[in-house]
Amino acid sequence: MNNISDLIERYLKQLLAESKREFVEVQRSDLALRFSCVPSQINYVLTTRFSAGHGYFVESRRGSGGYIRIIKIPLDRKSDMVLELCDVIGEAISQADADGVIKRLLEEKLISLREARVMHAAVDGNILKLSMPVRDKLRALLLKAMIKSILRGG
Amino acid sequence: MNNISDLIERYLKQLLAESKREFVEVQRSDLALRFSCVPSQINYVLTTRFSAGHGYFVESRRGSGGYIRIIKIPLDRKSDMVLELCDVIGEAISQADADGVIKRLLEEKLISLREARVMHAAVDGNILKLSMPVRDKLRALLLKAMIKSILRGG
DNA sequence: AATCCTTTGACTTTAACTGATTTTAACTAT
DNA sequence: ATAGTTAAAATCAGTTAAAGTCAAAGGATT
Repeated sequence: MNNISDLIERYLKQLLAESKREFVEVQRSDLALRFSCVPSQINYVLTTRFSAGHGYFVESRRGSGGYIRIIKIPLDRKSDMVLELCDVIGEAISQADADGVIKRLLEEKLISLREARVMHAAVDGNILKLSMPVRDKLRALLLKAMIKSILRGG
Repeated sequence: MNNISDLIERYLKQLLAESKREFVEVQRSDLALRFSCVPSQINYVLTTRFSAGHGYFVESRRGSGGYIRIIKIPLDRKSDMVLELCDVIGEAISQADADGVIKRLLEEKLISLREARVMHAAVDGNILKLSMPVRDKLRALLLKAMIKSILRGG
């Protein structure tokens, strides 16, 4: 347990713990310098330890003034349910099932009626004019991304 | 928010917010001086943050007494807005432009922060893992459908 | 030995910034 | 009026400063 990735992970979680905000902003090249590693190792750490499944969101911007922002998802009933639903959705989902998921979120009051409408519109079969195997996969990706997005605080 | 372009953007939007009119007039060289940058950077900011998709018109005049006028397109009636936006979106749209449209809806307070996040998640290029010509078309379809779903009726 | 996790680096993409050159409008002096 | 000068803004290609991707090599674990 003494590899660089673990150290970077600990460091970032330390930063998050110390921060008053629910997120922390770093620069990839700075981090790489601090830990004497190659910049892409930061990406490795992010994907293996700061995924949504782990309870984190990662946003970033390239170009000069670029940054990486790591957002901690507050763990409560809401996030539990959302992550669980993401599990249920899996790799692919039919429109009917997607509607079911959205309805469930609405009933649980985790999303508003307007949010439900937006999600429904995105997931609609008339919009996703693609052949069958691809369509259900894309629908799953879309739905999961959308419902995860409501986990961000603020 | 650490680069000059973001600062210039904020400054201009501040000016617009403070102004009683729906437009603001500046001089490119003045702005460049105020922010210690090269004049052409102002043009960069204008094209990347004050395009029609973002909800702004830019007029200007060269020569002595020249100026740049930034006009915020007034959009009060919701139905008009939907039509106009869908027009802007067209058949296909890049992610950057889609983000611009969403940002604008948010600034106009026609959607909530959470709704903006849901839309953003749906329109994200990492989700829409498709080859280029198809992806931008799908993104346009999605965005239009989502906007209509929420701004019509309501 | 096989598999999984980590580390590396070459290549790509994106965003911001720069500066030389061009275009336009107004002003000035013939 | 006309030509010349000056004071703006526009353009666009090029540079710099980030972050992302991906596959291959290296280590650790079972």
